[in-house]
Amino acid sequence: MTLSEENYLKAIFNLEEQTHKGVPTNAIAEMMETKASSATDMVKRLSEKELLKYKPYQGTRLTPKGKSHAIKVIRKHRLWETFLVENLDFTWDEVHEVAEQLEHIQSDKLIQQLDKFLGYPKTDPHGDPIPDEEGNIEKIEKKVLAELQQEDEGICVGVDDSSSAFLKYLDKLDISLGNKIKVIEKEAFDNSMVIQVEENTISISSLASKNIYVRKTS
Amino acid sequence: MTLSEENYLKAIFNLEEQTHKGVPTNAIAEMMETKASSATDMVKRLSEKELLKYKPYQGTRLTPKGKSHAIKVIRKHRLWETFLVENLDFTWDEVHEVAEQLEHIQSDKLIQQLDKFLGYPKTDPHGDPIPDEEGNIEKIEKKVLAELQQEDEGICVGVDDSSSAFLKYLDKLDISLGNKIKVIEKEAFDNSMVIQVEENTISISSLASKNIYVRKTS
DNA sequence: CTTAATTTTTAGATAAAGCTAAAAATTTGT
DNA sequence: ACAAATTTTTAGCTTTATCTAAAAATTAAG
Repeated sequence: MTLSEENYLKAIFNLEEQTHKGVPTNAIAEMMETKASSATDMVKRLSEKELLKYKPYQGTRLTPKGKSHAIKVIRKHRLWETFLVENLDFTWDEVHEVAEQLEHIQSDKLIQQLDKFLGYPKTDPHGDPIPDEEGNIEKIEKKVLAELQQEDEGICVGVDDSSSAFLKYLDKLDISLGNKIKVIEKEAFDNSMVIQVEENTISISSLASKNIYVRKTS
Repeated sequence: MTLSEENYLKAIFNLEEQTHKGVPTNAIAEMMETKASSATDMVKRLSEKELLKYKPYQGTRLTPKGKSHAIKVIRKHRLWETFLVENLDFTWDEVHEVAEQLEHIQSDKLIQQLDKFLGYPKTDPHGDPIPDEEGNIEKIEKKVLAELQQEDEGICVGVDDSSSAFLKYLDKLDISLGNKIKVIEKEAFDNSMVIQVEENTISISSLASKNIYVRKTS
């Protein structure tokens, strides 16, 4: 399995998770920041290796074999992200690029031991669940903050947009994973809200609140 | 800088260190377990990038730029090996293969933080010195155990042969880095020796004693 | 139900890294 | 010094992963 093949598998897995439909070649190309012709070639190769099935013009779906491989890569990615933040003082927005590289290191023992070293974490620093060794992914029931009503409370469990700009913005507001968030006020006019994060009371835009996931606690 | 280029640089660096002469194309090919024609191609490419100079039939030498890059890769390799042994319960003989992959991860912050996390170690699990950020390599004055005389004492600082078989053999004998070793008896006939390693007294062959490095303490 | 727009595939090129087989250059042995 | 042995390079081919440009298939629109 080459590096590129793994990256395609991961991309297709994520797209399939989002839509639960066959993934169009164009969508793959876009996610991989490459051209449709390249995606076609790769899809063919992965299909020959029985990692996915595709019918022309009907989109692509991973086989169980392909899915399981993709999940392994995701498991590695999320474990490494956790290590970087927990042990090497990386911030939310710095981990992705490095984890993209580390996720391709091949060694079963390495990843087992890393998991153990980290204390078998359930989620990564963005709140996404870390698949276990068998590839089971625990679903975390999450809502976007924007859906909460006045007085509702929740715990920050993740973000949707994980661009560096957004994560830095959250850092500045002192919002991070595990924080208790309470909705103080919702402004009907522009959908901005005033929220209380742990001790601080701040105001955030509608755009921001749509990109923050919480687990409702009341 | 591609993965393959980095591996060639590292190989050439090591060969040059051993002989302090221009490195022949054949030697490079052998070390890289590839064919001479491939080595020729790569040497040309690296030469165009000014990472090395070569005169046909006279051998190859790294430029300062090439040397500095090679040292960075070695630094990463040895830091990762240290991490694997210290924190992830890898044994001497298991680390190499994984470190060969990890050494190519590109991130200055990663390696700085890893160094810090490990407490700025001076040597890796085989006793080889870890270059600092500027690329300085501390020379460790070491002798092969075979050179010691009866009653001489030393500390195990490394091994020459780092094949899995040899490292496993040392594990079985409970010889590891930092152990105090005293020569009890030298057998002139076959050059085998009886040595005391910490508490245990054992006998080792000439071949083994030639592959163990010690720093003499008396 | 054709034409237009979109999506997907094919064809042909390129660059990295390797190979084999053969040629060329250098070194060695006598 | 000259043939033999060795080392190194060249030439041409392969695979992976890209690209561009063009063709083909499908979907959408009037």
